[in-house]
Amino acid sequence: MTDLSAAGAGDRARAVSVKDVAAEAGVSVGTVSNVLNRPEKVSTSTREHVLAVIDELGFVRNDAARQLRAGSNHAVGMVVLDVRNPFFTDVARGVEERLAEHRRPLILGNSGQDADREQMLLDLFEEQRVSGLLVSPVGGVLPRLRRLRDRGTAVVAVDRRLDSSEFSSVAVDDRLGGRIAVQHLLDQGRRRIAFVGGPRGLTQVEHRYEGAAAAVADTDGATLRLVVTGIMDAAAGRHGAEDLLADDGDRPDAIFAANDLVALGVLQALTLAGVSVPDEIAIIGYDDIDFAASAAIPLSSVRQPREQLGAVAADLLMATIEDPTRAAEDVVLEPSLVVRRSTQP
Amino acid sequence: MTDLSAAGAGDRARAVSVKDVAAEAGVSVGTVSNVLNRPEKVSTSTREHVLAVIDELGFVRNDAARQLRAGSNHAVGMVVLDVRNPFFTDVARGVEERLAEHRRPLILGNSGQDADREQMLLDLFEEQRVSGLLVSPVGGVLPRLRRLRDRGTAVVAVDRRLDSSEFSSVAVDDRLGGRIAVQHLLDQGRRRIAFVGGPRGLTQVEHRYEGAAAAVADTDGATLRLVVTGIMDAAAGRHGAEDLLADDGDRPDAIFAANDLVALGVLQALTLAGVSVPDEIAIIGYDDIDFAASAAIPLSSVRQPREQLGAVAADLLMATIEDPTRAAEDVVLEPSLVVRRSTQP
DNA sequence: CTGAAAGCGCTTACAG
DNA sequence: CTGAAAGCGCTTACAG
Repeated sequence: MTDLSAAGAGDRARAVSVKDVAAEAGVSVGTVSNVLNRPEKVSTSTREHVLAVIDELGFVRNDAARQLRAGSNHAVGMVVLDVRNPFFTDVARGVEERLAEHRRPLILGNSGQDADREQMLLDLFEEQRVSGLLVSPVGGVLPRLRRLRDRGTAVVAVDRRLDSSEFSSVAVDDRLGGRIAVQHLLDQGRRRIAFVGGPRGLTQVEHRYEGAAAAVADTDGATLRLVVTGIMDAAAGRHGAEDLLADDGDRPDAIFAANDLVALGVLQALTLAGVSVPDEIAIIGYDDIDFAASAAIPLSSVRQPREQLGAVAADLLMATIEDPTRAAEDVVLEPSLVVRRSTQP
Repeated sequence: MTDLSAAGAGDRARAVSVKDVAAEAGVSVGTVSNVLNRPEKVSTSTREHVLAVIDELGFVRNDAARQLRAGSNHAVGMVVLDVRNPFFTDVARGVEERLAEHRRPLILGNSGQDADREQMLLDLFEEQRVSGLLVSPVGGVLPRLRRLRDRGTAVVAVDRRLDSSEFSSVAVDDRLGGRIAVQHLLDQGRRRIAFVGGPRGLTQVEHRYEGAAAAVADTDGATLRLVVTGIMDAAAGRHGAEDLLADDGDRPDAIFAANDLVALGVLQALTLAGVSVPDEIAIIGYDDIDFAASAAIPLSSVRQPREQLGAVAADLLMATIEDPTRAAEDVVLEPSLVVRRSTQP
């Protein structure tokens, strides 16, 4: 139609810019920008004409340029502990859905519970000047988060609170969750409890352990044994269970796995070793991921309201983006017990 | 140390820019940029001094500005069919790991098998001028992908090939996979096969069905029945199985579920209805996600080499980014049969 | 309602 | 080896 299109397919044409649109439409670039950003400022006829040209030329706004002027990216970054764990992807989906209502894209990064990868992702998000950041911190990132905040990025901690009252957080009460899980095992008459989870230093896990210990302390004759794992996946559960079985002087009669992936691994190892679940050893997991219900022996678990966790996190983040001076707030959600066959014949 | 730092914590300070670094270090902004991008062009002493200042001031490069000059983002975008399906997150992890070797971040978007959301994500990635894009297309996005390519974005299709030889792709042979699955059921003596999957139009699923139909056509007395679902999750499987059971005139003796999530749902519904698996009805799934092995009845499945799928996709993408004129290439990987208890007593 | 101009924070030839 | 200057593609007051 115009000479511009002669550059056409084949050779990697320079992208169409506002300038091209303006030239073709016979208006100034400012007007093109206004059509895009404040359409009410432009007369109907100009607007429609410009829109038609945009469509004809296949113009797509360059977000980098826009951001550079606007000062910040409208995307939100999220650092997730483990993308392969359905619990986290469910939380992320809760976030994503809420953010979609504000037309803000979510950029997901996976720390894999590794402090170095977490750093790299924070670098990336800082370079990108994301407007908001959701983290489940692994390493000591407080100074880092402060710098991000000072630079104008809203920060909200997900799934644990920070050791500081400067940032909002949403978390589930893990001490209560740990207590609920073990209290249930004790109520079933179990006394020799083993806790399988890790790694050491991961707050969520430590709290679950503390809750477990509190429940055990309240019960005569009950004992709690700790098996520390690395990243909590099924393999960690298998190894943990094998360790417990190898040492057969004092076999537990119940295992509390710090998440469902570990519980599933424990279940596999016990089944393979011919140990009957729950008769000889009961198992309870944590998170209540969808797969818990369809496990070989349906798994009892402590349910975390994961979609709600995501939604509340997104809400807090949006509120902080809109008002950076907003007071920090720690939201604590409650876990609940889900009983299935792995703890109850 | 300098007056700049007086702006300090508390008020949202303007971000430290190259200009600030240059001023503090007593060099020009060009030199600061060179320290960052071509350190070999700068003398050791200047470099070290500038680096020290960068550290002291907490300078972090603004990626938007950098991108604007460079013309494209070094990040890679990926549109995934369903983040809640472990198959896709495993593929994504394969991609992520390979990309990490090139220090390129992966931005994940979730289409949820919805053509509109797919469009939105492509808009986003186009605005961001990502250097590469990995898609498992849902809608008719060919013109869109062409435009992205003409704009300089490398595009590779994942998990299916495009109806065009212009773009590279990596996929697993789904016809073969469908055939393998159903041939296995036939070999076990099953004859009344039901296929549960969907939605209609999703290439992967159609191919699996075609493979299934081919196997059935080769066998005397075998029949194949189709139950179409929407998004393939456990709920879809439950509903599909309920439909099959309701119509008890002609109950199948085997079900081929087009993915493991659906298979797990089918298994739940059958168990709930008191149907014995595999005696009365055998079940085989597709993907061989980790959870297949730990299901209530361990699930037979067709294994797709998912990490390899991700790695090959990342390699093709990197090659295309480095050489945009590179000829398109369709890589086809082979699926394999994994037999467990759900098809074999 | 529309246009001309400045400027966001970088990188990149080009001189020196 | 270093500096001065142009320019990437937008948005945003400011005039008119």
